[in-house]
Amino acid sequence: MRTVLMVAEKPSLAQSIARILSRGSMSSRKGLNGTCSVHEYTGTFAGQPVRFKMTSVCGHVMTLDFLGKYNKWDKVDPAELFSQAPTEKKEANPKLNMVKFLQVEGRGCDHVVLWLDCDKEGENICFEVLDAVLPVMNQAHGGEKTVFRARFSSITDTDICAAMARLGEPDHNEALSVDARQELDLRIGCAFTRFQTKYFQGKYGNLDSSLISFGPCQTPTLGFCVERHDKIQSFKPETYWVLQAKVDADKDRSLLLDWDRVRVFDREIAQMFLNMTRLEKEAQVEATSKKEKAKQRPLALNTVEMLRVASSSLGMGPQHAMQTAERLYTQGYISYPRTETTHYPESFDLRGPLRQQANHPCWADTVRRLLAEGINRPRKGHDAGDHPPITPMKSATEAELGGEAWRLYEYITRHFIATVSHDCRYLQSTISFRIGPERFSCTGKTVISPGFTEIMPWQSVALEESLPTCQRGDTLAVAEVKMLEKQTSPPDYLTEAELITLMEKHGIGTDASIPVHINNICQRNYVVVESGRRLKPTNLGIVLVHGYYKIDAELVQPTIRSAVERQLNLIAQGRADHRQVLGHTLDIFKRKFHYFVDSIAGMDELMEVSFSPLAATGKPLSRCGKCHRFMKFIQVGGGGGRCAQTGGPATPRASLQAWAAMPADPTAARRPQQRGSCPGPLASTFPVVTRTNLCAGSSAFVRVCGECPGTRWPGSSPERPWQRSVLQVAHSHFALCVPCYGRYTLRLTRHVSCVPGRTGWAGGSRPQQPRAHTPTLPQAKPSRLHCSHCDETYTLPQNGTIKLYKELRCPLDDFELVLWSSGSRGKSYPLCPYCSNHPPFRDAKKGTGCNECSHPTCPHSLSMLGIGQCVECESGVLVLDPTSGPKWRVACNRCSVVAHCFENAHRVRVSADTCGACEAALLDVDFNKAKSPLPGDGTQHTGCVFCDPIFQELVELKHAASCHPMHRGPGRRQGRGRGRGRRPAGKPGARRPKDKMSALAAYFV
DNA sequence: GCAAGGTC
Repeated sequence: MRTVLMVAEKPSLAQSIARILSRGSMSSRKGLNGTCSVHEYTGTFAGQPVRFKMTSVCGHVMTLDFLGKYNKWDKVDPAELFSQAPTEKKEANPKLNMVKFLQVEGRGCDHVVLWLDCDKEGENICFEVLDAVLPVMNQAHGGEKTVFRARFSSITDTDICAAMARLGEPDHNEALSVDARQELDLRIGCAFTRFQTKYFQGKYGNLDSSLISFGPCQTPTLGFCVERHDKIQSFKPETYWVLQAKVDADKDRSLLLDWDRVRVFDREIAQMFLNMTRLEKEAQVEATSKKEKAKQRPLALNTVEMLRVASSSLGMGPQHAMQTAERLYTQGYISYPRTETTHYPESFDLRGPLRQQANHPCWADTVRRLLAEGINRPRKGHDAGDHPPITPMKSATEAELGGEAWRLYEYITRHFIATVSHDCRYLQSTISFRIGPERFSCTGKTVISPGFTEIMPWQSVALEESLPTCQRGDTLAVAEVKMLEKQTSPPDYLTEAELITLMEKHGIGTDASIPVHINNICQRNYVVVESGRRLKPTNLGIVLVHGYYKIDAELVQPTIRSAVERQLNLIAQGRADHRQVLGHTLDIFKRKFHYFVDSIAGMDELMEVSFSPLAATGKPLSRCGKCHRFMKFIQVGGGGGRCAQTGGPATPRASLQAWAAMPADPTAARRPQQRGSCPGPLASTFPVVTRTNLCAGSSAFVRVCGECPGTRWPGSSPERPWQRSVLQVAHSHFALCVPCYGRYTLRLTRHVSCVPGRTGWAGGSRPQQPRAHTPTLPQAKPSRLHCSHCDETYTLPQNGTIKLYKELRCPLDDFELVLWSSGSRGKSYPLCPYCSNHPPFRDAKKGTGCNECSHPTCPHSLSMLGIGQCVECESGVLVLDPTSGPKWRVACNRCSVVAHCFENAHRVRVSADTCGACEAALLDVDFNKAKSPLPGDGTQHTGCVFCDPIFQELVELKHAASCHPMHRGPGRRQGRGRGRGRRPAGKPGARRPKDKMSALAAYFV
C-alpha cells in the first residue's frame, strides 16, 4: 500500500485536519522531536487505497543568515553585506531537529500533500518541506505526480474536504517572493544596524544602548512614536471661547445647553454673542426630534483587536497578551489566537462554543437567553482565509485560570457572546433652542434594548438626564448665559493600542510580529511605556528618528515597507524575476546606505546635543595599562553622581578635569628605554615594556611591531583600516619558561604598544585624589571605564559598586585593578578591566573577575585564593575575599553562596597545604590577641575552614549549610570530598581546582 | 550582538 505524507504548518492544525479527513479514526504518536505528532489512518487517494501520515512543522523550517565569517562585526565592512557577503539557509530551530524529523517520516512515502497555511509564508514553507523530504521519498512511477498542495480558507469539515478533493500545486513564485523578503530584511537590517552601532558605540557616556538597531518594521514603528512626540513638542495652545446657557427645565431642575457654534477663537466675537444673549429672559424651543439609533455589536475578534483591547483596557502589553493567549490556546480554552480574520464562515458552529458557556457563573443568564431566543448572525467581517476569529472553546472560571489569563479569557468570551448578540438600540432626543439670535441644543439618550452591551457593560450607552417633554414654540426660562475661556490641549503620547492601529493601517508587521516590533523598540531603549500604556520616546529614539529625517526620511517613513512589498508582489505574481527585483532593491538600499554613512555626521550632531561625549563624562578612577593615564569611570545616566561613602555630591567637575589632565607618568621620560629583539622577520629592536611574574622560569618579554611583514592578522588588509588595531597583537612573542611558551603567545601581549612614547612603567607620584569623594558610585546601570588617550572602553560588571583596589595592578597587562562589591555583607572581588573584557586564557569568560582567573601566581587569582568546591553549585569555587576583613568571608565565584568567618582575625591567608579529610585549602589565621577564640593565649591557627573543630564554630554558611559534609554528622563524609574542584589528590602543591586542572594542563603541561 | 517571518 502506498503512503501519502501530509504536512501542516503547526501541530494543532495537523491534528484538526487529520481528525476531519479520517473522520476521527486515526492513530496518533509523537515524532522524534517530541513536539510534532504523526496521525495515521487509511483511506483512498487518486482512487487507490493508501496509508495517510499527517504531521506538521513548527513554522519555518529554515532561516537565512550570513556565512559564519561574515558575522564577525570587527572584520567585515557592513557595506559588504549588501552583495558580497554570501547567505545560507540554516535550520530555524536546531533543537527541533525538523529536517531529520521530516526525513524520517517522509522516507518511503510516495506522495506528499502540503497543508501549510495559505499565505506567502506558508507557500515558502512548502518548499522548505519539499527540500527536506523529496530526496528520501520514493521515486515517482511513470510521470505520476508526487507533490500536491491543499488550499483551504478555514478549518471546517467542508473546507478541508473540498481542499482535499481539489489538490493543486505549490506556488513557486510566492515562495520566491518570501525568499527575496528574507534576504532584503537580513542584508539591509544588519548593514545599517552594524554600522550605526559601531559608529555610536562608546562615543557618548550616557548613551545607554549597546545595540542601535535598524529594521524596515521596527524603525517606522519608532517613527510613529516620535512623530507624536514632535506634535506634542510643537503644539502651541490656542485660547477659545464658548457660550454656555442654562435653562430651567422645571421647578428644581435646570438643563445645560450646548452652543451650536461650538467655539470661537476671537474673544471679541464671543463677547458680542454673549452680549446678544445674556439679557434674554426666555429660550424658545425651535424643534424637537426623536431618533432611534443603534450601536453595532462588535466584529468577531482577531489578533490585532485583541492586542488593542488588552493594552488599552486590560493594561497588558502586546507581547505579554500574546503569550497569555498562546497559553490559553494550548490549554484548549480558546481557538488559535493568531488570525487576521473577523468573519465566521457560514459553516461555523456558533452555538457549540456558546453552549459551553451556558452554565458559567458570570454570564449563564445571557447565554441561555440567547440560546433560547436564537442567536444573531455575527456581522460580516474580513475573511483573510487563515483561521476563524478568536473564540472561547470551553468554559473556565477565574479560580481555574487565575489572574491575567482569566482577564484575557473573560474579555475573549464576552466579546464572542457580544458578536452573536443583538445591537444596542436607543432613542436619541434632541431639543433645539433659540436664545436671542443664537441657537443652542441639548441631547438625551434612552436605551430601548441593551443588546450586546449587557455582556459588554463598558460599552453601554451613557445614561444622560432625560429631557423635559416640550414642543416647538414652548419657552423655558433662561437661568444663565455665560462665556467660558478654554484652551486647546496637545495630544498625548501614542498609546500601544493607537500604535497597533497605525502599524496595521500601514502594513508594518503582521498580527504575529506586531508585538515583537513594539517589544523591540522598548527593549532597545528607544521608547518607554508610561502610565496608561503610552509610549514615550527616549532621547535616543528621538535622535535616531530625527537623524533619519535629516539624512534620508525614507529610512523611517512607513511607506518604505509598502514600497518593498509592492516589488515583492511582482515576484509573487510571476510578473518579475526574483533575482532582478532583489538586485534592484538591494542596489537602491546600498546607495541609501552609502549616503547614510557619508552623512552620519548629521545624526552625530543631534547625538551631541542629547548625549555627553565619553571623554567629557565620568570621573577618573584607575590607570590604563597601555598608556598609564587615568581612565574615567562612566555610569550611564550619571553626570552629577553621589558619593556612595558620604552620600554627598561627587567631586566637582572642574577639579576632576584638572586631575585627569595631568601627564600619565611623570617619571617615564627620565627612564632609559629598555629594548629587546623582535623575533619577527625584520629582527628589529623594540622597547621591552614590562616584566612578567608568570612563573618562576619566565623572564622579560618583548613585543614585535605590527609592521613586520608576515605578522598580519589573518584576513586583514590595508584597505580595511578598522582591522589595524588588531595587527598590533599579531605575531607577538615572549621569553617564557618552556611549559608556558606557546600557550600565552598571542594572548598576553595586548597591553603593550610599540608606538614610541606610549610605553612606560607604573610609578611616579599619583595625583592627590580627594579621598572623601573617591568615585565609589552605586551602579544601577551599565558602567564602564574609558581611556580617552587610547580611545578604549572597558565595560564593568553590573549591580554593584566599583572602586579602586589599592592601586594594585594586573600582572598580565598592568591595568590597575578595581574592586566590585555587592554591599557591605555581600560579595566582593577584584577585577582587571582589561582581562574582564578580553579574557586572557582560553578557559576564561568575559565579564569575570580575578576570583575566576587561573593565573598561576597572581596574588588575587583563583589559584591563590581558592579554597574548595562550592557547597551548592557544580562549577563554583569558594574563594577567600581578601578585602572582607575584619569580618572575613569566603564566597563562591559563580553562585550566591557566602560563608562568614573569623570576625576577630586581623589576617587570613590561604595556605599551600590541604585538608586531609576534604582536600580544601587550609586557612592560616592570625586572631586578635584580645578576642582570640583559641585556647590559652594562642593567636595563630591553621586549619580547614570546614573540618577543623575550632574553625567550624566560627563559620556561618549562607544558603547551603545542609549541603556540606560537616553538617551531616560524622561517618558520612564519603561523597565527592571537599577538595573536588580545587586541587588533585596527592598534589598538595598544585593550587588549583581539580576540574580546572584538565583545562589548565593544556597550558602548562 | 544584527532583520522579519513563522511557531512552541
